Amino acid sequence: MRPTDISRIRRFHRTVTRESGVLDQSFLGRGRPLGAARVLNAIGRGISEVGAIRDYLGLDSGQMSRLLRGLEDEGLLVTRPDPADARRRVAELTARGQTEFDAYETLSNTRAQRLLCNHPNATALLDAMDLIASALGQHAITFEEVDPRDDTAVWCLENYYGELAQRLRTGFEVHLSKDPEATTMIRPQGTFYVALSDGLPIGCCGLKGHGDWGEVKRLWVAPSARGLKLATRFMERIEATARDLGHTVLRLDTNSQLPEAVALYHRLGWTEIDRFNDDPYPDVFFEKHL
Amino acid sequence: MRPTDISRIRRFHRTVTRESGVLDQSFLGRGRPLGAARVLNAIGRGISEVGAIRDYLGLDSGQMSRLLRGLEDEGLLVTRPDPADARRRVAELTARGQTEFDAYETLSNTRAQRLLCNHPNATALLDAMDLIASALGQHAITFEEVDPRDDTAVWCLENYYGELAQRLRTGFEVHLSKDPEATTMIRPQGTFYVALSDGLPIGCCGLKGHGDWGEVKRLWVAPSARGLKLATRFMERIEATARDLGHTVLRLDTNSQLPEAVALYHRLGWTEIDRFNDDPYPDVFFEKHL
DNA sequence: TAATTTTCCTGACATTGGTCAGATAATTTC
DNA sequence: GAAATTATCTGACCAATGTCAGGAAAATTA
Repeated sequence: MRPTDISRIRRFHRTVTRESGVLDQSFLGRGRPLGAARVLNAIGRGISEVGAIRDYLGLDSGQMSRLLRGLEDEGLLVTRPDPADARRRVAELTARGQTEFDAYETLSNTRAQRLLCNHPNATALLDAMDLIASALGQHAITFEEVDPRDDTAVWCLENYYGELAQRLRTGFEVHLSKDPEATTMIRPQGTFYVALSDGLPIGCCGLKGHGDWGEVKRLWVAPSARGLKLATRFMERIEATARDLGHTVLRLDTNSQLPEAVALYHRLGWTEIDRFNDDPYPDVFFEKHL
Repeated sequence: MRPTDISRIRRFHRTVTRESGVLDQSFLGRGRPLGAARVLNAIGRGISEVGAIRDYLGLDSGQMSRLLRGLEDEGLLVTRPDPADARRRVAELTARGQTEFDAYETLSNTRAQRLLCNHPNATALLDAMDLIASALGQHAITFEEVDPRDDTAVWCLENYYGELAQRLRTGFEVHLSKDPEATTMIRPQGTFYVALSDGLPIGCCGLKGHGDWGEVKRLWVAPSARGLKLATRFMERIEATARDLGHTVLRLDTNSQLPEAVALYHRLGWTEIDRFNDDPYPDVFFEKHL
């Protein structure tokens, strides 16, 4: 049979289903049904409100309760009412629960490590995984407002700078550019957003406050997440936040060697204006009235 | 959090697990438990011996029997003893069973189609899927001896020719090359193998009979499956078959612009010899005594 | 030919998972 | 402050799955 596009997707799906079935089976080795193991993992990953866990795992409320009682009886977690709203309950791992969670983590990590070691081209494999995870998880992308000095933000910015260095004929060195003071991208002056797909950062965008006007900075989307209209969603957020902060004018600079960026700003209703700074890298300037 | 290699793999795994859970759920829409649906699919995909289905799905023999009887009661399949060994039973879909199977197929295909349509770069997505499926399914690669005029074989050969055309400075046109008569790559003169990963062809290799000696032709491995030692496994098979067919000498030609091929033959104990044909493309020649 | 092995089937049973109808307590709305 | 709403828990129940011991029939082996 000649492989068609559809058959390639379905083969991928079969392979991956089989593989993740095996991984799930391996969890059973710790003498706990899958449901309980999944709850433990959710809590260990930082989801503590009972309702949030239920949503995350798609469980019925009855079943959720039963699983929690089971884990509580095992001494792996404690639940108590949420101080903010005593109808809710929050779950927390005990020391024993943390140990147990770590054991599951180790299991998963070892498997992942083995896959990585057995493959001749780890970079290509990881890139392929990012691409697919972004495509499949495009409904589960979340935006978070963070401090631009935050680890996640810094990681995005490093990738952004790295890409500019590759794509600009002149190269790119941060210290030659007008690097905005991080504090000008924090409320109340400005803001900084990162996009996360299941926890993995896949893009960022900043808003720098200049007093009476705002400047859009550092818009970047990871290669694996391009084409998902992420840049447009960033810009919508930035504009909304700018309005909140009382700005009526937004400006930004970019470079004609990044044609997709220039096209984006045109498409979103920005108008080209004259140079408004002396940064050596940009050569196209935009403005938008809110 | 900065993404590490491991965290990228695990994010991929989570995303894909969630997604395939959703797909499984969609099967439930046809009013049949997942186990029964999976058995129906296995039979529809051509696995007919009861034991083989059990292995494929990893089921207990008791459970297998019960699922088969359930489907039989529904009138979707019939089982009868295998004529070759009446202890075994083989299952076959009835017309109604086939219709039901087709309905599941349509469900899966529609989902795959939708994923494809929603993605801006289908080629990259499919390549990424092939790469990952080959990496995860590397234990499930099977080799099949086929007629070189077979659809699967022809598809591999087209890819092989396409790659030569790209990689050789001179380009590559099949009709200028000494294209072996297909019939010389069929037993008893020779043979032709394809490698399948879950049904998808990912490589091929032929053995052409010249009477008293054999020639290895058309060794190709799909880009997504490279690094998995597939070429070595092909060569082992070809050598074993050549011995079976009574050859004591094997020859092959290749091109110095394909350094990984030249390195492979050296590594496998072949010795360079003088040109033994007047094909315009090759410039390196090898021989091996069995 | 008798004993052993293989393959599948049957019945019994426990566990897990999924669903639903109240019960309880805290919070919000009127 | 009463009524409605929200979040969780409990108990009852059923379907699906997983597991095991043993049985019947066919094939293989001694």
